[in-house]
Amino acid sequence: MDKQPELCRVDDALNILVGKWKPIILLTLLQQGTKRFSELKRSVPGITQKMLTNQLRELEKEDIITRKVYAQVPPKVEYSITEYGKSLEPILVAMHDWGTAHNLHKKNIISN
Amino acid sequence: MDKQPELCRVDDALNILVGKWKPIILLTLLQQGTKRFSELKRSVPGITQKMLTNQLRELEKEDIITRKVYAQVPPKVEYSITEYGKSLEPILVAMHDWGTAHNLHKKNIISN
DNA sequence: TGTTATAGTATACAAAAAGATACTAAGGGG
DNA sequence: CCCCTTAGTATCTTTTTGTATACTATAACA
Repeated sequence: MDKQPELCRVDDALNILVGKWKPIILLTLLQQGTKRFSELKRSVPGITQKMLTNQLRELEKEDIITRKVYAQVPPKVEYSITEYGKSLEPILVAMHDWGTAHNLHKKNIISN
Repeated sequence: MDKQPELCRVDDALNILVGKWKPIILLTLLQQGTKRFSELKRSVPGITQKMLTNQLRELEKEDIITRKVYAQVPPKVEYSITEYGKSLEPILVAMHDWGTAHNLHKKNIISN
């Protein structure tokens, strides 16, 4: 019996989800479907172009999203969640649920 | 209707879970119960004392674990998961399950 | 002809996270 | 008296992340 082989698996998911902007990007694409670059930028207030490009590239590399370039001027590029990317939804939901409860917990602590 | 109020909730969970060592520390305490500092250090190969202290302090601050000091020499300090900390388990499980599937997915991509 | 739009890249810099290493207190054992 | 143990601190360096800002191509529009 080996020691905690499952631990590294958690890190796999975590590595994909961390980054200041990835969860919000993923949730936007999951909830609102395909978006072009500029729409995403508007959906994620405060993000710089470099960071958005950056995070999208990483998600693309992991096969979580796809990138579709249209040969137009001005450029048009669309991003969508892959089927595989959709499999992350339960994690995001679990985190969202927990985060909501966490907020109540913090309030209870303060009120003591 | 407000725009994606749930996004920040995900970050709450993420902020508690990220850090190179937190998941493995939490899983160890969840699965194996109370541990003292040196035992944890052995359970998390590669971690430095500084990092372990560091991560434990942060988890304690969030009320995810408790720290119990025994007035002994040499010192003895025990760490345990709180009831509240146990509420993170579904997230860790979701991430573990996903991570396992992710591994298979990667293998499939490579075999194409 | 000059301006606007889109989806970037390039560069420099700042801040945060992680790592390496040395040091400490205090009692027990030899 | 010196060394061992445990659970840390303190300091410094490296690596990783994130920010700010300027720049580009090309067509359409006024």
